[in-house]
Amino acid sequence: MDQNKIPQATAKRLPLYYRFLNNLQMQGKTRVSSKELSEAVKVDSATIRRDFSYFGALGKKGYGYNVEYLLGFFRKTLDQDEMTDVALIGVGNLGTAFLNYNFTKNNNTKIKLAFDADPNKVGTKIGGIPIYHIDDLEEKLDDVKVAILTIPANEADRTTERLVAKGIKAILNFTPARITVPDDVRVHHIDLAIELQALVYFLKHYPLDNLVPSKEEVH
Amino acid sequence: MDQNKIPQATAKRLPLYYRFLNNLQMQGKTRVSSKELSEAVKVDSATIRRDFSYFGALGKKGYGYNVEYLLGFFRKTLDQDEMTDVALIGVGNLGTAFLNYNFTKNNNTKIKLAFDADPNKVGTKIGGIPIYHIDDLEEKLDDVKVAILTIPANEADRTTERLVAKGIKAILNFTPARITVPDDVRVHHIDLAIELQALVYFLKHYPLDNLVPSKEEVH
DNA sequence: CTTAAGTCGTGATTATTTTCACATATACAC
DNA sequence: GTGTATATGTGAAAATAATCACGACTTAAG
Repeated sequence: MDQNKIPQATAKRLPLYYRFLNNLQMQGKTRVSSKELSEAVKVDSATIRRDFSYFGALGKKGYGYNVEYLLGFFRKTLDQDEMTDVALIGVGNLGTAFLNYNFTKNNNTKIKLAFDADPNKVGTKIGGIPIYHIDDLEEKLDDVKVAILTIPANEADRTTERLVAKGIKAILNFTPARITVPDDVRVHHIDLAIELQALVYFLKHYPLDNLVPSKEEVH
Repeated sequence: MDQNKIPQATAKRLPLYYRFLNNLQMQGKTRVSSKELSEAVKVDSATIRRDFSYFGALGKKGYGYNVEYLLGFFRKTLDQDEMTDVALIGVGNLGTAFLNYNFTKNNNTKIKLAFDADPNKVGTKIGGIPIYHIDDLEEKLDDVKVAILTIPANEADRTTERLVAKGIKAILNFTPARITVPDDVRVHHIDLAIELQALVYFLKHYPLDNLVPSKEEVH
């Protein structure tokens, strides 16, 4: 594929840059330096310049970056024009949070439909997104390649199998279960309990203070 | 402090190991190999052995690890006995999800109190946790060092200032805003929109297939 | 036109993390 | 006992990521 040489760490920061560039443009700013951007997104300025440089020389020495140009460039690179449909599996509190979240703002992803087992929820809409019964997953899920998994952990494996069988290629997994998938399916785990525990562990064992300069950004 | 030499990447995996060891013990298993554990948590077995080795020789060659012993060891290391109180700021859908989540199971963290601006929520309880008005933050928040931030982005900066002024030392930030804090306060950002966008980016630009062996675990 | 201040892009370095691969030790079947 | 399969712990290598530091170029002021 096109830019396979871009480090994963860089790729994960691109949406962040994109969002802040959008903010800048809305504020009417026409130029920005890596130093300014650094303060806004809390990423070292050298890292930002390096990240951008993977895409070529996007800035001007002595000037910085042109916000509009950079934004246009990233729009293409991040496929911001092209919408990606997403299915949400499990309309609990976390799932509902996603449905209410306005993902379409500055975003190339859209939750198109949701599934749940609760008959009180099935047939209704949240945030304009229809909720179907989980039993109808195979029937309703078509041409969707990305799923957000916000169901109880004990259902994770069975539901994952169904999603994979139906052709899902990427899963954002919020269950504590570490799901098993074929090699061609990508899974990102976001484990809320573990994030909290890790934060507490760092708090207790990795004191920051003024001794160690700004180590607060780990995630 | 004590084990300052442990890599951060390792420290972030410890809660994960801990949880799966607990599962194993509940299943009545007395021994486990790094290979088995690897399949369960989706972390390379060499990485697991390396992680454990930072704490000394916890296993036995040709045998594996004793579940009970390992669990006891991690309980001490991860301070699983000692509870850490957490405050939740913002009882929207995401915040409610946290309150309903049973964090006390296998866990050393407990959400002790929550805050919101909605008068319909103030004075009630969710998951047994009392909700106070955000205006009473300074009054109610005492001896709590960790906060979960699940409020709208535009309130993030102001609320963060108040939390820091009150002595909070670690923040799990779910708002899209990159908050500014003094050097001695630790912040972990979990940006749901960005996680989803990054997943989609990887899906489109980093094909997995059988060519690249099991690259699905990025997070 | 000259100069000073600002800023990028990047070679080189350093730091961090993962993975390989094997010597060494254990378990267990017979 | 003996032999075979099994697993650890770790030195070394590889992969990945972050940071330093500076030459080259731009801008803008005088």
